[in-house]
Amino acid sequence: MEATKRQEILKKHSLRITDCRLDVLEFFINQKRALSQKDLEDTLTDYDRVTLYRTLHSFIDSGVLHKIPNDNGIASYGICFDTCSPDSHQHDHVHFKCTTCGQLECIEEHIQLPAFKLPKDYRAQSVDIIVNGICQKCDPAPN
Amino acid sequence: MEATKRQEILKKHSLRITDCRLDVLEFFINQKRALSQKDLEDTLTDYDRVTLYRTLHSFIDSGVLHKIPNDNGIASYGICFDTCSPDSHQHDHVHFKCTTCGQLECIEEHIQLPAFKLPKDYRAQSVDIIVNGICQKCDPAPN
DNA sequence: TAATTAATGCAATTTTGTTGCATTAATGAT
DNA sequence: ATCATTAATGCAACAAAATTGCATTAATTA
Repeated sequence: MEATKRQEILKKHSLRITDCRLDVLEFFINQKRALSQKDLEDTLTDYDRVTLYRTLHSFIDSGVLHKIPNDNGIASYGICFDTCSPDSHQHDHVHFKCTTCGQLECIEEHIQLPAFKLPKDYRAQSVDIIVNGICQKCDPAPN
Repeated sequence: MEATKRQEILKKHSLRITDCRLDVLEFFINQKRALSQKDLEDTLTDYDRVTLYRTLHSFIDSGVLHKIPNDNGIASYGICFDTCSPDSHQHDHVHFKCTTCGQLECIEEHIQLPAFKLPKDYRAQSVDIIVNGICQKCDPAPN
């Protein structure tokens, strides 16, 4: 991808354009899957752990990335779609977690949210849906 | 609750009845919400961190508790319904995460899972649904 | 280009997760 | 009830992940 697109994203979210941010952004765009802090550390070895940590957090705060719930105790992050802003996130898409290889990825199809009743005086803001299963790569008996 | 009920749960899952397990179980039953290892450590100070850690894991393995996906990088656990066994879990209910206080709780209403298409050769096993919002306690403007 | 403000790297610390091993306790058979 | 067996516990130690403070460097604005 051209450098300009990544720069556009940063500008749009009022973030200063730095090498680290451009590289992190590129990594997310290329990988098309949820990444953890460790994934970044292993790949972007030019940058300090703390810098990557703070880059992730500034991306979360500004709405470039979103946190994806995970039950393994390690936070993971996915890139937001263009429609996201710091105030309004639209992640009504499914995340798929492979129970074999652990990889977490976004399924780019918007879905109809299920109907559910919340207790009195509870207010919903967003919904995360994680489908656990076996991905194509790990499937022992593909169709 | 009577001690016998907790003992029943342990027996049903072929777990030895120990003080720690009874106390952890009682804590989960009383709190009615998802708890982290830290929650246990802060409350059940009589027991070693490692003991609580292993108690959680034995409960997960035997189907007394289930892990709840969380986006803060800290694993949290919820008590399973009576219908759960080590082999077959039925958690087609919603978890509610308060974006203000961070509390995670089970909404005890089973729901209709949403329809979604997975990529070719992907196989779904289970679905987690987390509703993020504001709980009654944190709601600044209740109805 | 200078002044301002934010990002980075390093050191250090805290928190959380995990393993090995000796000791203690719970269970099942006698 | 007691003993043998097997599992649970506590302690020490370690590993991994998250977090903070501060001096330095770089990006933006005027």
